[in-house]
Amino acid sequence: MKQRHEYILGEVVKAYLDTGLPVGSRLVSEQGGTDLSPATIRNVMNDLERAGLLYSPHTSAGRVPTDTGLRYFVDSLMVVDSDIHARLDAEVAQSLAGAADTKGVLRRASDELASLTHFAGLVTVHEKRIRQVRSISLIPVSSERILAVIVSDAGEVQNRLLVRPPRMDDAALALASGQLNDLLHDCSLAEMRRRLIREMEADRLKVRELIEALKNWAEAAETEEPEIFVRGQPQLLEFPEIGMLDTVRSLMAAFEEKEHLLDLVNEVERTETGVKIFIGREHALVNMEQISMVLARYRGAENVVGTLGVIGPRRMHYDRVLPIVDCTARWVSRVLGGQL
Amino acid sequence: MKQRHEYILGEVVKAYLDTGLPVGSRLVSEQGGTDLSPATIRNVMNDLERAGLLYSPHTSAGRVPTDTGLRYFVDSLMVVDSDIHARLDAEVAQSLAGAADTKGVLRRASDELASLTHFAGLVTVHEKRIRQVRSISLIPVSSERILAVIVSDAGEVQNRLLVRPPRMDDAALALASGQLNDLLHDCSLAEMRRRLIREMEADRLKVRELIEALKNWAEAAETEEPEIFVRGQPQLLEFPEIGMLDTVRSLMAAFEEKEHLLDLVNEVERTETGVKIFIGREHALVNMEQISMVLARYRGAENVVGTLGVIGPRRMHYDRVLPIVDCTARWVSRVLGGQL
DNA sequence: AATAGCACTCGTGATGATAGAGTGCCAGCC
DNA sequence: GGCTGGCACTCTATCATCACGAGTGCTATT
Repeated sequence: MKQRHEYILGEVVKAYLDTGLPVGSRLVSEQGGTDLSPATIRNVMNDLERAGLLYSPHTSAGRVPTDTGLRYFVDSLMVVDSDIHARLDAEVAQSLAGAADTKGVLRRASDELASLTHFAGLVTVHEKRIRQVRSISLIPVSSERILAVIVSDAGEVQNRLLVRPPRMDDAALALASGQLNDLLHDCSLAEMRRRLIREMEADRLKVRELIEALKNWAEAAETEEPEIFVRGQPQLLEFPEIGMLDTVRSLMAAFEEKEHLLDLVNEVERTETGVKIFIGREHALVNMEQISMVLARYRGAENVVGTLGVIGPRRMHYDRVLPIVDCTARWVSRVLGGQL
Repeated sequence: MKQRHEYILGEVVKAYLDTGLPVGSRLVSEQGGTDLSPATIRNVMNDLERAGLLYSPHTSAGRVPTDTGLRYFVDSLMVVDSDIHARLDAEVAQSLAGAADTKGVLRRASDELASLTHFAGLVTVHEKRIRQVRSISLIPVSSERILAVIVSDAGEVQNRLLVRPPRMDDAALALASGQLNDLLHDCSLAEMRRRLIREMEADRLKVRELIEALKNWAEAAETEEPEIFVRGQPQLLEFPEIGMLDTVRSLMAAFEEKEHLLDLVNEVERTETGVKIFIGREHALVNMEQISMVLARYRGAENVVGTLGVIGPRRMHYDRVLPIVDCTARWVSRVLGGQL
C-alpha cells in the first residue's frame, strides 16, 4: 500500500475514533499535517473504499472505516505511547494491592479496567474447578454441624456445611475424616463420586447421610458455573452507537448468558500470550457489530488462569486501551502468582 | 369512595396493565361488564383525576393511573387468584430442590423469579457477615500452604489459603491452631483484629507472617460487599417504557452499585413479614419512575436472611407477581432452613 | 342523574420544500 | 502524469404544514 494511502487511512481512522461520525475529505485536508487538497484526498479515499478499508453510509456522508480498515490501522499504523505504561503501572499496582483474596483481585481488576477505559471491564476465571482431589477433611463446627473441606491439587478450596449425623462425636468424626481422606485422596471428582457410591452400597462407613451429601456435592461441583466479573456496563450506554436498543439487549444478554462470551474468550486462550483485539464483526456476537473487545490472558500461581479485558464501542482508542489491558493482565498475574 | 368510582378505577387500571397505553372512556364503556355510556364514565374519570388517582398525559389522550391510583388498586381492589398458589408451589419447589448449596438456591431463586414473571429476578443476602468468631482452625494442605477456616456463630464459614511459614511442620501447625482458637474464640472481627495486633507486638506466637495474614483477612472481611443475584435484566428492555435510555442506564447502574438497591431493600426488612410492593416513585430511585418492585423477606436457618423479589415495569400484573414472590420467599426459607 | 351531541385540543403521521454536506468527475494547471 | 479547483449531483436531516383520529369537557336534553 502506498504511503499516502496509509497516511490518509490513518487520518480517517483517527478522526472517526474521536467523533464516531463519518469523516469527509475536507476535514482530513484541514486537520492533518498535510497540505493535500480535498479533491486529492477524495481520490485516495475512493481507492481505499474499493479496497474495502472504508465505506460510505450513503452518497453524501463522509467515510467510515470498515472492520478491516480498523484492523489494518491497529496492526500496521498504530503506535502505542510507551510512556503510558509507566504511569499505568503504579495506578494498577496500587489498586490491586488492596485486595484481600483472589476474588478480590479479580473484582478490582475489572473495576480498574472499567474506570481506566470508561468502558466495561471484564474478568473471567477458567480452570478453577477441582479436577483432582488432594485432600478432604471433616471439621467439627457445632454439635449439629460439621464442615467438609476439599482441597484440589491445584490448591483450590471448596467447603460446605453438613449436618452432623446423630451420635457422631468428635473422635468418630476424626476417624471418618481419616478414612475418607484415604479413600478419596488423589482421585478426580468423577472417581470420587463413583467411590462414594460404592461405599454407600457396601455401607462400610456407616455414615450414610454424610456420604450422600458428599456425593451430591461432587456432582454439583462438576457442573458449576464459571465465574465472571463485569463492571462499568452503564458507561457503555453513553455511546450513541451502543445505545441502540438491540445492542443493549444483546449486551445484557451476553453478560447474563455467559456461555457465548466465554466461547469467544476461549479463543484468546488458544492464542499466544499477549493482547488480542476483536473489532466489530470479528467476534460473531449478533447485534454487536458496533462493539469491540480487547482481551488478554492472565495466569496466576496454582493454575488460576483466565481472560480479562475491555468491552467497548468499535471506535475506541485502541492505542490507549491496549496498554491498559496488557498492564492489568500482567499485574493480575503477578499479584496472584505471588499471593496464592 | 363510591362503588362506581372504584369499579371504573379498576377497569382503567386493568386495561392499562394490559396495554401500557392511556385508556379512554369509550374503551371502558365497551369492554367492562357495565352499560354505562362513555360520557358518564368521563365524568367519573374526571373525579378520579381530581382525586389524584388518574391523570392525562395530555388533553386528548385517555387516562393513566397515577402511582396512588395503582396503590389503591393493589391495596383495595385487587383479588389474588388463590388457585395460582398450588400450581406455583410445585414448580418453585422443583426448581429449588436441585440446588447444591445456599448460593445455588439463591441463584436458582432469582432465575425462577425471572422466568415466572418475565421481569428481572432479584435476591440479596444480608447478615451473612461474620460478627462473632466461633472457631478458627489451620489445616495443612501442602508443604507450602495451609488453609485457615473461620466459622462464625451464625454458622457462616470463610476460608483462605495462606503461605505456610518455613520450618513449621504439621505438629507445630496443630499447636498454633489450638492456640489461635483459644485466643480468638468467641470474639468479634474487630476484637479479633485487635488481639492479633497485640499478639504481633508481643511476638508471642512466633509466626508473625501468619498472624499478619489473618489480621488482613479480618480487616477485609469487615468491608466485604454484600451479595446480590440478578437474572432476567434483558427481559425488562422489552417494555417500551423501560427501553428509554435514561431508565436503562439507571437500571444498570442500580444493579452495579448495589448500595442504593440495598437501602431500599432494607425497608422491607423492617416491615412485618410478607410481600411489599413499591410502585413507581414510591421507591426513590431516580429515572426509574416507570419501574415497580415486589419484594419479600426470606429467612433460612443459621441466620441467613435476605430479600428477594422482582423488578419490573410499573404496569405489571401485581395480582400474578405477588403470589410468585410470596411463594418463592416461602420456599427459599424452607429449603435453606432445612438444609443448612 | 344519566346521556347524547358538539366544539375543542392535542398528538401523530404524511407530505413537501430547503439547506447542508460530501461526493464524483472533468477540465485545466504545474 | 499527478494534483487541484469547480461544478453538478445525490442524499439526509430538519422544519413547517396539513389532515386525521382520538378523547375530552361542556351543555342541553331526557
